[in-house]
Amino acid sequence: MIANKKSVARLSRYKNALHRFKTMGLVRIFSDNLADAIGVTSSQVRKDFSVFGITGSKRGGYQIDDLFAQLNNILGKDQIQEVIIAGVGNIGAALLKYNGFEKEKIKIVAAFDIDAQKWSDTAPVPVYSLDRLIPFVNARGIKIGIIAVPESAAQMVFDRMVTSGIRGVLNFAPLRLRSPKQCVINSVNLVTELENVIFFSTSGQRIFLGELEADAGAHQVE
Amino acid sequence: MIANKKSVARLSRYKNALHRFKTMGLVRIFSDNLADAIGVTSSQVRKDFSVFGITGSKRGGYQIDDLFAQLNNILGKDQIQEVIIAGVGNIGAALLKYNGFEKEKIKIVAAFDIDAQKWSDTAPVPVYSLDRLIPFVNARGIKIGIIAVPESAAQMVFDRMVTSGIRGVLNFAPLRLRSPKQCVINSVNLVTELENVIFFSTSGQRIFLGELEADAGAHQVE
DNA sequence: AAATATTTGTGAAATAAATAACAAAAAAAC
DNA sequence: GTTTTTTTGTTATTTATTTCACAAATATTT
Ligand SMILES: NC(=O)c1ccc[n+]([C@@H]2O[C@H](COP(=O)([O-])OP(=O)(O)OC[C@H]3O[C@@H](n4cnc5c(N)ncnc54)[C@H](O)[C@@H]3O)[C@@H](O)[C@H]2O)c1
Ligand SMILES: NC(=O)c1ccc[n+]([C@@H]2O[C@H](COP(=O)([O-])OP(=O)(O)OC[C@H]3O[C@@H](n4cnc5c(N)ncnc54)[C@H](O)[C@@H]3O)[C@@H](O)[C@H]2O)c1
Repeated sequence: MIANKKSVARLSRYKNALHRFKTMGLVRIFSDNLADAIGVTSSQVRKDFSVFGITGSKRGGYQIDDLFAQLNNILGKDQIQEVIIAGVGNIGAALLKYNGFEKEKIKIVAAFDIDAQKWSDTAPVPVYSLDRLIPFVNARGIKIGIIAVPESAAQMVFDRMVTSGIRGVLNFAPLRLRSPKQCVINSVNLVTELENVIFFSTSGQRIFLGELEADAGAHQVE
Repeated sequence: MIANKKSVARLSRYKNALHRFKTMGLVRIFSDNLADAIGVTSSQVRKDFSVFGITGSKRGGYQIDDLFAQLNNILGKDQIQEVIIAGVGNIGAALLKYNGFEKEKIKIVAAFDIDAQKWSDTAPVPVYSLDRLIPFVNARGIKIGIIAVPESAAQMVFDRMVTSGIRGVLNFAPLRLRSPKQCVINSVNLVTELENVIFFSTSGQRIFLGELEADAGAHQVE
């Protein structure tokens, strides 16, 4: 199986579309429908499914319940994924307050900050001292972390996360993290994302629908 | 010139690396240095430059000041880019408070919300009623907008933006926006970004350095 | 000033990703 | 129960992106 970032993102979008189809009362679905719903070709849908070992029935399409279950299984949604955040500033606090993770079986179980003013045992998601990150993650066996600290602190925080057993990081700090141990890093640079919009909308360069689309969600409509 | 999302993101990273080199006192730089700094091959650096018409001197590399100026020009940083935000909730407020846009010549000049409690003429960035979006954008000739409203309001807000003359949108709502007029859309779905981390760090699938790297900033170190 | 070493710029080759095409399967129609 | 129609699954093709490789240029050394 050779998955890539884009194909995983598409699986997630198929799942969301599927959910909508299901609530509309549909029981089965065709690759064409999914393709239309998320804006790719039906070949792409079938190819993606093929890569992840998902099969349907010829002429019969896919049973929505079955497909939904398979996608959830592939995307690790059979169990709740526990996540921690480092940095309860603008971005960290925004993520903590967001209630859209729950329905994706993602649960932010704790946050850590160096600023004592941010600490709280009683908040919906407790905020602890950064010193408690390693023992907490260790004890709970947490594997996923979010970095929302200033750039200057990001590498140090990352190192602690890796030490504590974290194996995947979503990073918002605008730098390239380095690690001696294996760890998946997904860095989202919001400034760059905005710069991309500025570039393509002001350069007058013709971009094609789908060129940005499949990538990280960008597309051009007309 | 055939630019794509990734190449533009790389230009931005070259520029940042260049800034660091400059502050270290360097005057000229080679494709190899830039490659090492941002984690790509030197071929990639030279190819990128070639695509955007940037040239250096054989054996002499690139003059940092000159290269910096060219990158700034390509990325539209000769003038300040004015941007508006719709939705001053978790994400919208985080962006408003962030001070990292300024040094990239991006200025958020106003925000718009449907909730009267959010309105403020006196805030560092004023927050107005959504009704004022179209006249404001029209009058100021603003071309870039950020959508940070709930999914249910996103399409309506987007339509208003396009009507008012906006030509590029950074969208955080998890849906596919549709438009009758041409507009560049870059949708960032933070849930999907986190799902990607979860997938690759728990699937045990071997991913290769660079596979996610160049895409939206994700990479794996070991 | 000539020789040497190094680095660019670019076309060719390789790799990766998306789309097209179609045989095979199986619903639906007759 | 046979035929027709439709849709999958997969292989082939196309398109896009990255890397390779090397001639040409030009710093640097001798
Ligand atoms: N806010 C945005 O819109 C935005 C946009 C682009 C990039 N970013 C990046 O995201 C990251 C977070 O941005 P922000 O605006 O939320 O920052 P912020 O300054 O609002 O918050 C940072 C938080 O991290 C805490 N912190 C500092 N050092 C720490 C440490 N060593 N350990 C734990 N916590 C520590 C601070 O106390 C603070 O609460 C930054 O790297 C920033 O560059 C943010
Ligand atoms: N906060 C996160 O961490 C997060 C994560 C993933 C995705 N998102 C997405 O980002 C978007 C914003 O999320 P949020 O958490 O900031 O939401 P939020 O509910 O905190 O804020 C939304 C804001 O938009 C305003 N609003 C509502 N309707 C409006 C309209 N028609 N015009 C103008 N303003 C309007 C509300 O008054 C509120 O201030 C949502 O689509 C959400 O799904 C957010």
